[in-house]
Amino acid sequence: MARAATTADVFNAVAEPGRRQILDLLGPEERPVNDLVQLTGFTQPQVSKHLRVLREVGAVAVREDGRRRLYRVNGRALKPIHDWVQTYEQTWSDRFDALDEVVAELDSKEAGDDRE
Amino acid sequence: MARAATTADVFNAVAEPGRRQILDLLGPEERPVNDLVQLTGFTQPQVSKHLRVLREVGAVAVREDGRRRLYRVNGRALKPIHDWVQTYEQTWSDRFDALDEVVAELDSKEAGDDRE
DNA sequence: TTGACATATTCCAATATCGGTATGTAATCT
DNA sequence: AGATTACATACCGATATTGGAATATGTCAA
Repeated sequence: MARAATTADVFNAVAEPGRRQILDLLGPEERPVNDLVQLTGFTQPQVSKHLRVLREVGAVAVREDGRRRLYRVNGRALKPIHDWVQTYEQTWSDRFDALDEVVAELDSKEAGDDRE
Repeated sequence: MARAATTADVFNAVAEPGRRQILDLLGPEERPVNDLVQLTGFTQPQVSKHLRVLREVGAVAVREDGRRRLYRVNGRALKPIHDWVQTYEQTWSDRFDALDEVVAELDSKEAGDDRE
């Protein structure tokens, strides 16, 4: 009878726009936290917190460099998302869009059928 | 200074496991709400609420059939997710994993450089 | 050592989200 | 018409999540 925990999985980690932005900024390049603070305009603690979530789901990896921590993306953590969404890809390809229209027409023509 | 709104975008709509389950059950097939209630074990209001969120981001479409409402997936709404995550796909392919290792080695060898 | 710098963590308040129960609305059936 | 079925919405309580400010930790520099 309460809110379900979310931050523990990749889907939610990435659902936060700020965290996507951070991942995008990291891109394939390593960056220290401060870079991300500058580039995003977020406060430093906010960035650290986002990075923590991303770390916990494995979406980023850290490397220590003196007093800086260099973060970089670990894209493999995003694979589950890719795999899941890919099963729907066909439904938006143009080829299937055309098919959809045909189906829609058929549906409206036999609107009274006892399907399922 | 508060929690940010989420439910309004596809990434968040899909971040909820229950909603992914519903989308998966709908698959390419139309289904009335009650089917989803049976199949998921969720309460009927819960299913309706999830469907609402999915509707608002365009991930499902409804068709009225008497007193039933037949829902179906509109996969195209998931395209932004697909597009976003695809830019990271290379980072988990084996080919690029090998490349990553090389890069990591180079990085550690020139650890003091003034990267931006 | 003392101070500056880079990052992480803790504490706090506001609120969106989730789950549940109860109710509303509309269509079908007798 | 009344009863029943199918679904949506409203309301409520609990809590996770966000964001902010302050603080802690750790590293370098003088």
